[in-house]
Amino acid sequence: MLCRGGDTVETVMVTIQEVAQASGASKTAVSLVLNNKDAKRVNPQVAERIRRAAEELGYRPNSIARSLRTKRTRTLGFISDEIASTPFAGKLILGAQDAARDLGYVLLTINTNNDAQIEDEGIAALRRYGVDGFLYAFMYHRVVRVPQSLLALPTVVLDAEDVDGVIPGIMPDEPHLSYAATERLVSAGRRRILYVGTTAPIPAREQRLSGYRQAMEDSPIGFDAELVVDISDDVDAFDVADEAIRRLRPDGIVCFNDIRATVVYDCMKTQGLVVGEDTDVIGIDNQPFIAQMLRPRLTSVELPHYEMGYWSVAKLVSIIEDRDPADLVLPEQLGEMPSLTQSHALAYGKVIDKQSVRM
Amino acid sequence: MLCRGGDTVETVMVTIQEVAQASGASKTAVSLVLNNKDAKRVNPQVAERIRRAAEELGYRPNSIARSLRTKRTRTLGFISDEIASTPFAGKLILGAQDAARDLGYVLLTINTNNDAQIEDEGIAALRRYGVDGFLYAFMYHRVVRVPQSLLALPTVVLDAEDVDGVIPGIMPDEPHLSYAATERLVSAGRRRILYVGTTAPIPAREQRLSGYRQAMEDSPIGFDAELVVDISDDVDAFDVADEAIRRLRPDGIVCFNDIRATVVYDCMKTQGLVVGEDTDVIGIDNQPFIAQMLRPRLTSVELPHYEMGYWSVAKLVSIIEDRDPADLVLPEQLGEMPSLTQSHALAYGKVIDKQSVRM
DNA sequence: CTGAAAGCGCTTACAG
DNA sequence: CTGAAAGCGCTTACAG
Repeated sequence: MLCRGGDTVETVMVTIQEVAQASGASKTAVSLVLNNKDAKRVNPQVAERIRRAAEELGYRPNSIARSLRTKRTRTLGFISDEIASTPFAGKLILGAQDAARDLGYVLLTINTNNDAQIEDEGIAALRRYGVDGFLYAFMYHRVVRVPQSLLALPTVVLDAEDVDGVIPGIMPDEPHLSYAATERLVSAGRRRILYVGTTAPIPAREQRLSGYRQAMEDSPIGFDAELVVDISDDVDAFDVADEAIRRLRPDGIVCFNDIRATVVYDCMKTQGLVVGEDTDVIGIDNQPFIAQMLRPRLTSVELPHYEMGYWSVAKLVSIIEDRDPADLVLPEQLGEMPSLTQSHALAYGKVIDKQSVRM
Repeated sequence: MLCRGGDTVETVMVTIQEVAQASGASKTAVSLVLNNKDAKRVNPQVAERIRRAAEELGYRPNSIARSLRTKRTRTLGFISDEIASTPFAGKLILGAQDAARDLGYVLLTINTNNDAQIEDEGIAALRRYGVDGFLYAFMYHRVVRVPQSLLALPTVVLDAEDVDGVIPGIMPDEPHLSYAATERLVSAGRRRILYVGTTAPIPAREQRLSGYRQAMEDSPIGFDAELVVDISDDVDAFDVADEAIRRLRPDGIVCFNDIRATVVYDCMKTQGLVVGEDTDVIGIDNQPFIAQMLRPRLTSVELPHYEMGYWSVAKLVSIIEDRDPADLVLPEQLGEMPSLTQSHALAYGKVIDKQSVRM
């Protein structure tokens, strides 16, 4: 009766009813045993018979039936604004997926493409499917308004912050990123450290500038507002950066992100300056292609995107199951986890040394 | 009774039973009407009452209950090997998600990270959740063995091909990509066209070479095996490419992919050659960062990743619902769709002109 | 045209 | 310790 080897394709699912018959027990007993709730409730010998029968028949619980009864699906809705335009998105999702798997959940993913109607319909669909909670994820740190329709269920905001500050979320510690970058240049002995910021109206704009400022103030050098220049994402911003570098003659440059570092590299080449010799340059993001392809390779501050994805699911599950996040066993390699018991967790960045900053 | 505005949070789901009571009809009638199966079965006036009651109560069908009964979940398992390492992955997923939404499905996504055990457990989990079919997706064209455990359900392979050639799939038309690239150089007037290939043991290796060969043979120039050189992904492959360019003095270079184009750019710069003047260079992939950041910008052949994701879901749904793929209404902008009625659909690439090939 | 009833595969009071 | 029974919210023969 028992097929050896696992190669057989079980087209049809074995039910609890069949296990009950095969083991001569009741469905109740089978359910109890297979859910490990049989202590003091089912005769150990019967339990053993049930376990063997389940094993032999290849019984797998039907999640649908269980969910209909328990009102819990062990399913999480992952709503993201876009996933194709940055390399970070993939890591965020990957971390979330891994956490879901480790915690016994599965992710239902939808992409809104920043379209409110698609978002509304997507959320409605996910609710019909009975998700236990929502991840509301963004591809870069933004201030967002969480849709009303999410509020009926536990929700965690990922790589964004709720405009009202009430929905828990995980986001980068922006000042920490630029502080780390600046400190790296200070400890490399640089004195005239230029900050190349952004004109984009996003939280990172002010927060990264403040991290730079704090690091300078904490150093013997002090902060000098002269050494701050904002440029846009537009490549034509070359001129602004070019002029600033000619005029200010920095020996170190902290870039708002890696994209800006590419502009800075261009400027320096044009001016006959050598990155890592005449002037050190450091970025933020450690984007694989950029940091790898620039010569010399760009030293940059890396954000823990995978970890943020992982933590966000851990946080959400702790809310859903009303458990202390500390009790969820998380992989140790996840490193310095922000305290998930707090509503808002901040993720630190780490300097990845390449060759654009002297050791 | 009726709340105006959609701002209210319905914490609890309205059931068919409540709609039946509110409208004074039976659950049967409600179900029939709400599923548009009431023609000739329910009095139109009753149907109207039911519809109004459902509307007012904000009734949303419970997918779980429906699935338990119908054995269909309108859920698709999306199994991918990795999603964080290439920019294409996101587009594949995005296309799949959009198609799922358009066709009334939702995606359960898992990532195997190329780990067989994770894959097995993931598949088992998805089956317990009752997915109607599987997408087995890869981040670059590979020959794969489809796990036995998938075979019980409709399955479509995405950006890969089944080693036995029996599971339907969607993959790039590799020869077409390199043919298009080569033809672009030929029509730009180049005569000594070098092919910089790869040493990696992947299907694209031979197939792209054959596309180049065919294009050369179809041209007045003819194919010359001398003009083919393979280099690895390793950046140290610089030397191989450098030597070949010095020796062969090509006036055009077809690169296996954009990564190799970056090496070619480096070689040319070292040799004092100007891309787009001394020698035209064309890549394959049109990777956002590479094609944008190289100077001059890299002309490259772009693969329709978003479309492949979309088509794969359309194909899968057509199998699940036993419908002619042609009946699934697909967005027109999806362009030249490969025939989804065939088992294996091949996706073409398109030359995206930048500045590295003369017009 | 209509609706009571069965049943999908589970879990869980409840009565023994 | 045990198991019959109810019920989760649907769909769908079936009998009227």
